[in-house]
Amino acid sequence: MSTAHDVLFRTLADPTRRALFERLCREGEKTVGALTARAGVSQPVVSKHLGILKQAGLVRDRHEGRHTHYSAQLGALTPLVDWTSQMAGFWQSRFDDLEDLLRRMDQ
Amino acid sequence: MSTAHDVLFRTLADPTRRALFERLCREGEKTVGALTARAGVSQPVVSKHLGILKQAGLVRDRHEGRHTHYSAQLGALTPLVDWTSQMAGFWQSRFDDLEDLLRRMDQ
DNA sequence: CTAACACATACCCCAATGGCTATACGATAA
DNA sequence: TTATCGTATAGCCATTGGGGTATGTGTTAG
Repeated sequence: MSTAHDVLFRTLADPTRRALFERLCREGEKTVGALTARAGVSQPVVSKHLGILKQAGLVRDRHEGRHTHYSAQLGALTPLVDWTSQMAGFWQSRFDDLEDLLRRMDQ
Repeated sequence: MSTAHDVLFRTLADPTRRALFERLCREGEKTVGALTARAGVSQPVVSKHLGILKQAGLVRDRHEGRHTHYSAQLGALTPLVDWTSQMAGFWQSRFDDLEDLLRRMDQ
């Protein structure tokens, strides 16, 4: 089974790929050429990473003539936020249990 | 350069490792043996993953006789939350810029 | 129609990494 | 002290995956 946050963590684990996503978040829509210019890797590598980001739902592409524009899809980060708050929730409830225990012991 | 969220994404990208961390969040402190029992991998592999989680600051270990107890360090997730809200922030501010532009064009 | 362009795909290479078994090491039990 | 137990480390192997170059495909310019 491959859960949503599984895909997100895997996809965002690579620095080059994450840098591409960050640029799209900061600077908005960009063409492959513009992204390649400052990516530090070759154009085919950029295209491959963008493909992986797209599969993860993190980016969208829009074709315009012979250019392809990519943009960040921020909503795709939701499962990541959910996972994080779920972990925090488990931790909190165990803390609450401890508090309960201490309170009962106090009586 | 290896930023904090860089380490976190890399560390949490592996399913086995993330499962260990999740169990520690859900069920609290556990020994290596207890974790190995349901991990689906060998004890040395569990130990290795726990070592990586520890390096990332995601878990703590406590030695008690010949047992080692591991527990989740939830605070270590903070850089992940920060990164996410930073990305959301960039997206939001670009949206605000667009709103400003449209408002000025409207006059 | 042809050439140049923007991007995607195919293919190969190599380093990183996750899994294993064997073993070392510290602590306890006998 | 010796045997056993719990965990960590060492060494090995197979796979994954990120990087490159070469080339395919569709589009616009001349």
